[in-house]
Amino acid sequence: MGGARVEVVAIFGPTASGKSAVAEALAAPLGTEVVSVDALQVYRGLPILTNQPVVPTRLVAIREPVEQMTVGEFAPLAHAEIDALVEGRGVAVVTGGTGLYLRAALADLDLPPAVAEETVGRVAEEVDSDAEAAHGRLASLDPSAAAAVHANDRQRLVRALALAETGHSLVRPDDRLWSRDTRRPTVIVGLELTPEELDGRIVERARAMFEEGVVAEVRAALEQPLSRTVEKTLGLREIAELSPDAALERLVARTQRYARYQRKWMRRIPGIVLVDGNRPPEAVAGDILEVSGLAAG
RNA sequence: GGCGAGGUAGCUCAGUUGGUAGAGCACACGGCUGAAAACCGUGGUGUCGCCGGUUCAAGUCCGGCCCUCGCCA
Repeated sequence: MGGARVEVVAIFGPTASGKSAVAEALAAPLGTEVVSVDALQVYRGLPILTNQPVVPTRLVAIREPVEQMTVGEFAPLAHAEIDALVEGRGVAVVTGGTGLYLRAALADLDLPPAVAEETVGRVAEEVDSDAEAAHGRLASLDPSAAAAVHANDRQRLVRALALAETGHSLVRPDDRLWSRDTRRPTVIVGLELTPEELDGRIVERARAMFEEGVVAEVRAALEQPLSRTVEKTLGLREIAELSPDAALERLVARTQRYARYQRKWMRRIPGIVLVDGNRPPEAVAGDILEVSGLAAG
């Protein structure tokens, strides 16, 4: 952090680690606001299930559940919000549990462009009819992309092939996803909780969801068509199909699994500073102010 | 007590005419550059309820026992 004043404080951590509370406890004394970088909090209609913060937070509830959100679309939105806060208030607080979205918000990932739907559709058909052959064709068009993508990875194979056809490559010349690059002077903090503490919070939060009426929320959401991403929201299927007791149990299990996945991300995010999250939000926020050199004064 | 069904991986189960077990989910590890709460790859888990018998060979056939569920008493 030596050098330029920190302009962005990012908080990452597993679900239920208290990121939102910490972010709010941090934004208040800094006189700024929080930007959410979360693939599901961008949607309206499932505030309980997706743990949307109560305090107004940027990039929360900005899309209808039918709409598909992508990193490519999200990144410029996040950049704009962060820039506006830094320019107006001097600092922005960023928080969220989607590792990819966090990196996309903080750095300029320089993603390969979107490809025309028509092309993607045609390539998808090609892949579906014979993935091995399609992978072979990718190998002749773009060997490095073929090496990076497995023939069974439909999602990436389609994109890599569509990009190759239009003169681009899925493979970036420089790895910005896992580099330390950020657009602005940034401190990234990871909240570490003991497994017992985290599991306890996950169970508690899942119970609270039911008390607050997730069942009705999910039923209402399912009346409308849902985008792929929303369709996969943890607990959505379970709540729709199982008894409340069974759904609660499954939701807890899946959330715990997701938390492990996020811990993986936390370990890998370059330059992340880990802090003890087993404490009240204000205490954690105080630590973060110290770490980022933003403590009052 | 009688009849029926069943006991195989952490869970739900599959296992042809006997050839020393296997799928999904879960789990572990890895990947990920416009679906990321997504997606892909690699793992192997095991007294096949117990004891005995037949057989070169038993999860599979035979006998006995234990346990679970259902129906009837």
